[in-house]
Amino acid sequence: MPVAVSTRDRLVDTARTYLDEEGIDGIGLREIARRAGLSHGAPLRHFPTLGRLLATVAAAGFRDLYASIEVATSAVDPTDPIARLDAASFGYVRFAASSPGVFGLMFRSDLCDTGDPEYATEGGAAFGQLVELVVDAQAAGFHPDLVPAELAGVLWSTMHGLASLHLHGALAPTTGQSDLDALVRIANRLAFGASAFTAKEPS
Amino acid sequence: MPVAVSTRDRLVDTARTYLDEEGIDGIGLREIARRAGLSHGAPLRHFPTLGRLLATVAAAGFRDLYASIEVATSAVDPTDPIARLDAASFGYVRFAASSPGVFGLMFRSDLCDTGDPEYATEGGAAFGQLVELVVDAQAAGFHPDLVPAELAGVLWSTMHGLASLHLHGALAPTTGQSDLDALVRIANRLAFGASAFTAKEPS
DNA sequence: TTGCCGTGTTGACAGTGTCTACAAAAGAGT
DNA sequence: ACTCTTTTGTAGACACTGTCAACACGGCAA
Repeated sequence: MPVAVSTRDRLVDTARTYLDEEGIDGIGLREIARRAGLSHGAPLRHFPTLGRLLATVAAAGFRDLYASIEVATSAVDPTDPIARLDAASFGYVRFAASSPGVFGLMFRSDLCDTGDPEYATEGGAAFGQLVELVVDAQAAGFHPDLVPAELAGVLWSTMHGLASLHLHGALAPTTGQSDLDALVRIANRLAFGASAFTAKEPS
Repeated sequence: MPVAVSTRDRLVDTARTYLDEEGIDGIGLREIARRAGLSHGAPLRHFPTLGRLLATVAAAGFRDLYASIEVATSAVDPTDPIARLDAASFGYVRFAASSPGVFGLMFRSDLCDTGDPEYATEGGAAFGQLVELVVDAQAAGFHPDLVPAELAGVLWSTMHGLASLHLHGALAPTTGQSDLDALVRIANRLAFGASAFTAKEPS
């Protein structure tokens, strides 16, 4: 939780905490201004539109997602690229579970102005991080014939789908307590093979 | 496209065509009423709230999704459960691609009243259809040790993630023309590859 | 006929995002 | 120190939204 120095940063931070406390439903320009102790029109002095404000929040979310994956992968053997991909999966869903509001916002193109350059940059950086992990795994013999970006897109989609459906509540009937980590283990077993390694996520 | 007989059905049908023509952004009670040639308050005579109207639309979407998977699976060898699962994947993303607006609505709990019994029923039916396919595959040696609903949840998540990110535009950089079918093929290769079987698949 | 009830319309209310006009404060240049 | 300009914030308006209450009309049963 960064200390907000400028009013602009404080608005972004106010939106972030609102999203993770109250969810995405009641988000709005006037609500953010209210929580920041400003008049209803003040945010438009720092962002041309609500969509740009939320795109800035989403861009910060992509940075957090990047960091979550970085933390997860750096905790395993750096010479085992499959183990790093496995850890990255847990880093992905763990970010989604810990920041459900921001995660939900990041892929809502009706709320975020996806034309925002910062949004595109940070989103691309997070995806590029996954592509690098995939390239390393391919060098170790993991589906080396596939296009790295396509393989990364599939792996990303799996984690994204798990996180999205979990937050939507659609996966609740599958397991009693809706254990997301267990489903990630299954997904990784399908993707990386049962005997490639012993799936063990960092605590 | 079904012929609308009652005003209630016409409202649902109006919302459906709006979603697939204009997208999900401008959907609203008054807009639906306008397109149906009614006053702005008329829809509330047939649905207690907008969320219930959209939940009814989403329930119809789940029925279409079910039908799309049914069509896809019935076109392949009924004695090959893996081929049926493979076909079901294409049926899933094909529905999402052909009805992007309704598909996007179906998983938007801020728009749909997910407490609607019809919504829950139809959504559960679509998922149950996938579970049945998974059970058959497990009987043929495909990860027979896993809980069917969990395995189905993972497979569903993969297709859901692919369809969602594709519609969001996030997968565009992976392939030039954003070929969704190619990504599904990769996903199925990961999930249904030879290493996934305890019993050997006839080649 | 007399009611009643389902359906539709109209007008209101609170809420939203965005725009414009206005005010105050903070610097920059002389 | 005095202007001039830019930034930052406020207040009010506008068009829009979902929802509700009041009213009107048509069909139908008693």
